[in-house]
Amino acid sequence: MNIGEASKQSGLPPKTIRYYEDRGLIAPPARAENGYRDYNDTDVHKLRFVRHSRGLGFSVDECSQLLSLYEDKGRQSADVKVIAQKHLTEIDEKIRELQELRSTLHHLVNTCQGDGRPDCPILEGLANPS
Amino acid sequence: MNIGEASKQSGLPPKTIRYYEDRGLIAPPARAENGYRDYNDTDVHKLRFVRHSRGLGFSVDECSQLLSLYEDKGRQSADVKVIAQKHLTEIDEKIRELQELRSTLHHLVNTCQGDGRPDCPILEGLANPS
DNA sequence: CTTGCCCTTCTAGTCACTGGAAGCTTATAT
DNA sequence: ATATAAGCTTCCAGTGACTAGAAGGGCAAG
Repeated sequence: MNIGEASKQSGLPPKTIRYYEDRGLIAPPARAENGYRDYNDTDVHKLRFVRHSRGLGFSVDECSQLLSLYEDKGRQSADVKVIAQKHLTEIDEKIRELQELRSTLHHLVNTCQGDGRPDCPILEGLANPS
Repeated sequence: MNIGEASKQSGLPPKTIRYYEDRGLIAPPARAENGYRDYNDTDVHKLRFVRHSRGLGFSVDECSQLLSLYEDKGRQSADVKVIAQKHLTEIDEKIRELQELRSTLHHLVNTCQGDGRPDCPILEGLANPS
């Protein structure tokens, strides 16, 4: 199947599929006689795996590791868990940062009248943060 | 004062200060006789303003707008509030996405034994998400 | 005088794509 | 049969917000 069909079935844009090939994430597929990439169901399956992994915020490198483990029938689930756990910790950290930031910003927005006058606690807060 | 001192007082790396100048965020400062950038307290004050704005996650373009409003004594606080409110909405959205993602990942991590066996619900979940 | 740090500019790399150009091949419509 | 459109190929460049590094000049202390 051509890259367009693989794109439809995997949910990844053709550009992204080629990019993943360049990055070494997905092995180069077979080529048809006309030079077009020729994907099979296994290729598509892996592309979907990568899409879901990326969707959960794993980096492309992490996806590469996960995909290797997925294909390694002798893997240890502990190796997978380490990667996932590390990522989970990073997400938790990111959420905490965003919530703190949100709290500060929310406070600033709430104290600003938002009218035609120039007095603005938001700008004051940015200039002289507490 | 040289860029190094402005860096210390503003909390921004010299490279970043030059980058902001390139981006048109901060007007080019005076130059000393030796060609070095020569910052004054007002410059540093603006740099600090930008640092705090960026710290709250405003984009460089948004920082540019906020800084213009900060310097415009005839501004309307409503203009500021619109920018901040929009950013707040984006942060809320980002937090929601991350929390959903976290929930899925947390579930996967929790159901994985993480031992020497190859069976791994994380990989299964990535291959066949529900 | 030389060592070492600070300053200058410019280029290029990061991450994960995405857009576009130029040139094939294939499918569809007339 | 032909015109056109869509799909494929490669390669180059741009995104955001820096950051690293190279090559060169300035300046104070030992």
